[in-house]
Amino acid sequence: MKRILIVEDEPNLADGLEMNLTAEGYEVAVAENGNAALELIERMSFDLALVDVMMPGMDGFSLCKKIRKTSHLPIIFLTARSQDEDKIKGLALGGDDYLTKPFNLGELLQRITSIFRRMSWESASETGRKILTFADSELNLETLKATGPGGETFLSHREAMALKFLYERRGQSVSRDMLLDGVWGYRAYPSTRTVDNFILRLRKIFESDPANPTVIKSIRGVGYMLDA
Amino acid sequence: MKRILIVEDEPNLADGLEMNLTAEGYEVAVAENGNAALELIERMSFDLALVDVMMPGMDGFSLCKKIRKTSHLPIIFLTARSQDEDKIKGLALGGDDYLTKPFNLGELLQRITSIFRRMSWESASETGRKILTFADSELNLETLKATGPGGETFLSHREAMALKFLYERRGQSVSRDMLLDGVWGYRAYPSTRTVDNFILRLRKIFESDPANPTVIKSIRGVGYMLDA
DNA sequence: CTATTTTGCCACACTATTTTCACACACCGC
DNA sequence: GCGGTGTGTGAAAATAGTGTGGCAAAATAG
Repeated sequence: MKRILIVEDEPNLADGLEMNLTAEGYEVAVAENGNAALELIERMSFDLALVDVMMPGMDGFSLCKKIRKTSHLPIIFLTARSQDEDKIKGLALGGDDYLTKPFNLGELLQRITSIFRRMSWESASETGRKILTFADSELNLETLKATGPGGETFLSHREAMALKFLYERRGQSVSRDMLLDGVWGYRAYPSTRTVDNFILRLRKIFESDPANPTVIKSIRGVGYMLDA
Repeated sequence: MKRILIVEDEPNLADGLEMNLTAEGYEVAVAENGNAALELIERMSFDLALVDVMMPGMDGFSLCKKIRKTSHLPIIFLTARSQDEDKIKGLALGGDDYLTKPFNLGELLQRITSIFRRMSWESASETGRKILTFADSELNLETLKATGPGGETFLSHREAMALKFLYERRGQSVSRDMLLDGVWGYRAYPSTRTVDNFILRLRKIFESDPANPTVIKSIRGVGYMLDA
């Protein structure tokens, strides 16, 4: 779940934002001034900050500069309409976006999703190796093409995740519950039979004799293990 | 260390840029108008120029022409609106680039590194290929004329951008969100359905059997991929 | 050896994603 | 304003992926 920090001194606006963002499924924290915000940022990590430009004490821009010294936390500035827009535009470069009050909720939500969208693939591109190799098999994580004794196929997204999960722990036994958490997510409740099923399908591709698995081994009472 | 020249008359924007680029490890100089820029260029060498199109006195385009007389310094144009887009498109083909304000820092940095990368690895030969060739198809980026199994047509600007985006990543899967960010821009909020639509149209031209795509492949749950 | 638990495997229902279509709408040059 | 083009949307149809239940087979415990 994404965490958003609201830095806003006007309680009604802060409350409204908090309510609405929470309703959208974000985890929200509120700081009513710059110092409180910095403290919160030190204590926990956020994915995005909504910062009012005009605040007593430290203004939004100063806060931005301080935040930037230690992190690249994306920032959306909130600013009253009549202020010098050029200044905002210039400084907004250090952040990621800005909105002028009064803004409507839909627009804010769109900007937020847009920023998350952007972040998600900027970080995704560096995620290391794109081809897993093991036993006589390989899996291209980019195209999801799998090659093994059982031939050549394209895995589904989830099949690939499951294999990757095992691959990252090869040589260790992995319980079905671990797979469910890691691949399906902690909020999903498929049965453990489902896991067996995915293993079954993976074996058809990666085992030369799927009935006597040597690559994706069963460990009775525990789970599965990818051979090291 | 790479040296970047900022040509921007609006002090706050210039400051913001300078701050951020310096923080990214570039050496930055600022000129507040075209003449100052030319003087600076004479005195020292730069690796890249960021040029505001709209400036009092000499505008960005004129400046570009003058710079071009003596060097091949890559230029990124900063432009307020998309009205100038047609004009810019012509100039941008020389390996340069442009950004429409307001843009965010991440986007700018990405363009900068991409220009440096391009320079280092193709300095001699293919500076500015204007025709993309793949499978049995081709696309002329200047005329936007596309030729493929589906016949010959002229693509719209966005269609061409989408194809180019895929082309630059052929062999890699590209998610709809990546396309939205890369082709539509971070401030655009069309749905991912829109992406599907463009793919649909592209397939009609570049696939011999659009219903069974082999060139622009779907990767279910992930996105699309142009065959390498 | 038998009872019990765990795993393998299949077929099928059900979900989710993608494709495709028809249409709305904005924008541009006339 | 009036078409024409280019873009974006929503909804239905097509397709691929996922989860479930059942039962058989294998492993373990007693």
